[in-house]
Amino acid sequence: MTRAETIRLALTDQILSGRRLPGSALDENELARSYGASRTPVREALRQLAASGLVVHRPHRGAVIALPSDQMLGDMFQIMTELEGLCAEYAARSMTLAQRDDLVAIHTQMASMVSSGDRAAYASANEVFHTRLYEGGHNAYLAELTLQTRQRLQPFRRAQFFSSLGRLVASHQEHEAVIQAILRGDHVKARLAMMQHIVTVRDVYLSMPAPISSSAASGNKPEQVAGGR
Amino acid sequence: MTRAETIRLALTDQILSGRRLPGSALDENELARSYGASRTPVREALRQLAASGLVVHRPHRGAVIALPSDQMLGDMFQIMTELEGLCAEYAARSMTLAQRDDLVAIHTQMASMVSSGDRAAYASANEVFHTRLYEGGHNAYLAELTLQTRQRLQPFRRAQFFSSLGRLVASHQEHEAVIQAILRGDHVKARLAMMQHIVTVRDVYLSMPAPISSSAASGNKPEQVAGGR
DNA sequence: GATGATTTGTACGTATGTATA
DNA sequence: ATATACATACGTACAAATCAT
Repeated sequence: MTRAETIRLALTDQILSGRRLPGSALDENELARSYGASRTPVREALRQLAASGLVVHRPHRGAVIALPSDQMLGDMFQIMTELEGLCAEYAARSMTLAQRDDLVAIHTQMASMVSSGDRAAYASANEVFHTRLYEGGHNAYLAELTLQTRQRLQPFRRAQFFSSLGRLVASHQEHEAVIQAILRGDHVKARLAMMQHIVTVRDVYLSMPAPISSSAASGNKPEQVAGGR
Repeated sequence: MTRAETIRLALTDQILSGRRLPGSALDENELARSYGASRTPVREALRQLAASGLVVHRPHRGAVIALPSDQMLGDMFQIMTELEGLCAEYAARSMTLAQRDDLVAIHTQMASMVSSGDRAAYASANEVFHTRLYEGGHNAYLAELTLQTRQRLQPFRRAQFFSSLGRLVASHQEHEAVIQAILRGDHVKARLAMMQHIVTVRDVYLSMPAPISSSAASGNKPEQVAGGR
């Protein structure tokens, strides 16, 4: 693995995990020192992250982790709903038997996590659940776009997303509706059920305090930086 | 403007216009000489193009213009249909009066291009028509994804797309259906009419001889390279 | 399969542009 | 407003990996 690739993956992980927050600067020298490399591979990693939308780069002014406006964030959530809905629809049409069994198995495991109230495990399994659905649609490009969008939204999903036990139960029930539709091959219902699920996710997100949202920044103006290319 | 940016834009233009073909290699030294720069900015431009999906980069093996498999190309066309459909739906919901007038004006201009059989002008105006529709949806992220997808498919749309006069007439009629639905605010019909239009575009595309499609490569195997991230 | 030629990956130094005093 | 400090952009040199012979 090349150094640039290593640095890119490390930065991606740190951004997605919340260890580096949107709006914060990415200093080339500092990163180079921190990874024991020269600035060259750091710069190449930053260029790639900028192209992916996770980072915003302005010539001669350095790179910062993308901090979309509330408007853009809303737009992204809305399209996330559409994309996830399409994934569910396609999955209902074309998931193989083995994939259906696998999805049900994960769903069943998640049921016991709900029972035991293990939020961390549920959140982790939830990622797998959705990813399996993307794959089940058998459309590599749709899977790519949806995953990319989920990644770009990841920093803005509050740290402990399934904070309330009630949300955990509700999430599992919503998944249940999606799965039932998929197993029946009802692609219309599958799409709608999934869209309803993601809309709920968005609403829960919006109802939570916003530690990093741009609208929360009271005094200072972190100079809105979009994630577009 | 920085050199890396200049080179990136120049390469993008060459790829989209067909002056550089999918599967062809992008030699760093050659590009550097060609643009009178060093390899450093060339490399940064290539990294960004790779992240955008137009170019595929493999460590220690250089960059080549993305040549998706037929499977991937089909997936991309299918999602292009969905995305364009969503744009039309959103446009029907939220286009301003001025935007509607503007769209109608373009459509009217295109009618005279059909009459005079000016294919080049029609193709050019067609790009504007679709872009206006993306903007009319008032969702910046959807517009971004749709534009990105159109760009990635661009190299695979045959050079003279509106080769037959009949196709020109049909295209304009399909646009007419989309516009009528949008003006009536019928977002369901708008989406369906647009999806039908893009499906037709895809079918016309598939019915044409394939100068660069990977399936056309008879003897040599250009080592399928996906456009994924 | 080993070796040389070629190309990519990385380091470092200098130039240029931006921000602050 | 000018100058100074600082970070980024670029060029050059070398190291490492790939491929052609």
